[in-house]
Amino acid sequence: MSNNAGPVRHARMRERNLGVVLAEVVRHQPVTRARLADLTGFTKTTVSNLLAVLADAGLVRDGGLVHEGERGRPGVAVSVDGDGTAGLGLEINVDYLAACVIDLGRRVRHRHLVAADNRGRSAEAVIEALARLAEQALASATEQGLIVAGAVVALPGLLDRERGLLRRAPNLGWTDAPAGDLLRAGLPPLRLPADQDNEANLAALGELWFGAGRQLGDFVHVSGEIGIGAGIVVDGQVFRGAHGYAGELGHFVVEPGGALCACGGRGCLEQTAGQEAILRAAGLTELTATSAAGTDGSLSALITLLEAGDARALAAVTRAGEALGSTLASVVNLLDPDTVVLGGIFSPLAPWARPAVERALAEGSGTLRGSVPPVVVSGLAGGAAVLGAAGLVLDRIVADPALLL
Amino acid sequence: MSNNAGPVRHARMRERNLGVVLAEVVRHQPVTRARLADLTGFTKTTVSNLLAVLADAGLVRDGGLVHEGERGRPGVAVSVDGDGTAGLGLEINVDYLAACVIDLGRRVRHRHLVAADNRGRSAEAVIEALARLAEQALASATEQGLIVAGAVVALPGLLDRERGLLRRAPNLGWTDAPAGDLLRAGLPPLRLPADQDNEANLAALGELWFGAGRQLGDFVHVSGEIGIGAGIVVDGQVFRGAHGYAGELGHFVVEPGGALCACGGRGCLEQTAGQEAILRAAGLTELTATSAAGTDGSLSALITLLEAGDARALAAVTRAGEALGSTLASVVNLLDPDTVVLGGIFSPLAPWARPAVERALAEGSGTLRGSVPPVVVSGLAGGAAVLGAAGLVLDRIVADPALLL
DNA sequence: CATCATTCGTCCATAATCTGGACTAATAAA
DNA sequence: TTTATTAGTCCAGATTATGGACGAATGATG
Repeated sequence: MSNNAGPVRHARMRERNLGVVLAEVVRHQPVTRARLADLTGFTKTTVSNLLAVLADAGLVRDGGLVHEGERGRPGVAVSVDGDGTAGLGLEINVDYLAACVIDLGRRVRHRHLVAADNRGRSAEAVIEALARLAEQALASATEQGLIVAGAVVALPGLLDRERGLLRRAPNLGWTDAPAGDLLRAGLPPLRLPADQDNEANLAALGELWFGAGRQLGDFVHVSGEIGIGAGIVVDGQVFRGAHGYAGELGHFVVEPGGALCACGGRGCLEQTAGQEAILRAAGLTELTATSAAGTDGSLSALITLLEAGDARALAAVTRAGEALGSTLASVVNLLDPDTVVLGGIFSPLAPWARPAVERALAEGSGTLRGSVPPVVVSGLAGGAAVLGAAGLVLDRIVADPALLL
Repeated sequence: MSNNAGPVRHARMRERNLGVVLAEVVRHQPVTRARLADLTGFTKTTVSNLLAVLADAGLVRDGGLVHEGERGRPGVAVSVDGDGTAGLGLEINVDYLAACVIDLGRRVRHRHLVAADNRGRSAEAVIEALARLAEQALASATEQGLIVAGAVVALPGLLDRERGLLRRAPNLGWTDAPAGDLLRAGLPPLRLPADQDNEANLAALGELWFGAGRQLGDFVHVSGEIGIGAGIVVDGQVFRGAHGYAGELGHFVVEPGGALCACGGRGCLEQTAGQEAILRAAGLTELTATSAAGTDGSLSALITLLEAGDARALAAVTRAGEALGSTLASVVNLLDPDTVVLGGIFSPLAPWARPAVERALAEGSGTLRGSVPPVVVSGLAGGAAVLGAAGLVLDRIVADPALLL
């Protein structure tokens, strides 16, 4: 029957407990040993011992004094050491590359995004360019006295995480690209092995840790850039499915027999609600992504049109919102999330798209359950995935500090 | 950040390890201490100590001798004690009530199903009838020398597991029925608290432990009786969603503006692929369920028609299969299961429905991922949920034997 | 200003649990 | 009969959390 816990020896017990204490320090930032004992259920002695190990590893440090009660001896403030360990987040997307460094205290220490049309280029060339971005990020980190413990790359496609393979990325035109190996070769070795994950999954985690998801535990995050994916977060963890392909919203069939998609199917959601489809429907011939750094130029052109009240643009966005909303209705019926978060391009487009999304969502779901989950707009927009990637490195450390000795 | 593991004290360490050893005994049935040491990674000493505790609790026992290698002293065969602890499974469905008792060795010791149209009846009355069924089951168990440790009830609707409330069961016509309290009152107190779960979730678990799912770890199980639900199993665990409503397939909209559903919506899958809808489309006026014990009489009438090659019946089943298949395509895109299992009424109907299901499934999914998950037919058909309910009791014990001292 | 109650953190003896090597038992092969 | 091999137990040792005692630091009280 089901049993996911392996044998627990003394060493493993301690490793877990280190994680428990560190997680509590992260959650309650300047906190005394006595309060940590309350929070965790350990004795003060045990808390002190565990903290000593964490301090040796450079993960926490004592700050000033804190007075919690009215009388009594003040406690020593224990905080996360934000000047020691950091995580490196990287992202390859269809029209840009990105890198960021975040320290254990969750401050963004470095962030860099370069527009680049990666559609035609080979995986080797793109990863080479990403490696240069990573080098800059690492240099910036060491300059600030940080030690980068690990890296995670966000990729827009289906990937085989075990073998480090990007199996299919229809929007990049890549098939079976050995992204993992290439990246490992391009990067200096870090303490933790470089890992990769789906862009949509990491965007959802970015939202969870740095955006609207902070208060949420269970939600679905729609991350639409060129493609459309969903990151499903349940109880603070990403739901990946059997092969890691869960949440592939972009290729839901919303219009049987509709436009041909890069994936080979017809009438996929991306062909109605993807960035290019929206721009085309709005009458904006697509410009090359390099025309603007950071955000895509044509997207801001679309927003200008929308702000001016252009009917054709509004119709395109409304139609996209409806298609997305009815797809999300299926998601809600199946996964029962607490909240739906609109990210990616849907975040800036929300003022115009959201009503349509909510309408279609309410129509297709909620009849049985009684309530429709609220639709929230991400404040991070396109930047969520890199942040999530860097955050994932830190999350792993917090969950199991023993990874760093 | 995410950390689901609480503090680990010595006692908790031992409890987990008891579960690890017991799970390995269950998996490899007659097994020696030495091999258990290999399997778990513990020393032989530790295995012996843990087994002593499990034996005291009546969960395992020593059998004869086993010779594993070519030479050397033979080992003592340790097996699960199938004559001690058992689990009670109960089920309330629209047209029947069921109960079963399964021992730790996974043998079904008692099984009883009574046809009963529960549609008009009050929750109190139905639960009263179920309690009588449970009493018979308990009597049968004690007669066989078994101690029933706990019970789980399968219910066809959305439920609030924490408050023990059946929130909505459109096919029964119940709203906010305090099923949990009623049941606890009707049953003698057991060692573990009586619990309840969705019929679809438990059917999936039944399939996992007693049916086609044995070899599978990740699958989606469609359990269609009157309503249509899906149980999502990931890594041997049911995926429930934020509020426990995940997998509600029956109210996917497959025909916008279609027939009115009991849930209040229009064009729900149940209105096309539900048992009553199929029978109606096949020209069979629905008979009362009490006309046959065990299986629904009209369903076997439908099968007779199908076997005779009746065109109208075939068209009805094909249409249902197509609707189900296109809904399953969404499921596959979102959840990425390894396999799709057809259970409930779709199990006997599979010879006629399966091609349509597979066609629609292949059409809507698989374009991106390259492969469509295989569609497997359950051998348990309607009985899966009760089995899963009883199995869940046993699964909890195996995962944490400390529950029984 | 001295005293007291209170709270914080550490020290130390104790208890629980797993490990690892030594030892006995039982079997097949030589 | 002897030897090699494997199974299971025993016992000392190591690791880790516990719990009470104790000193330290602070506000309240008189």
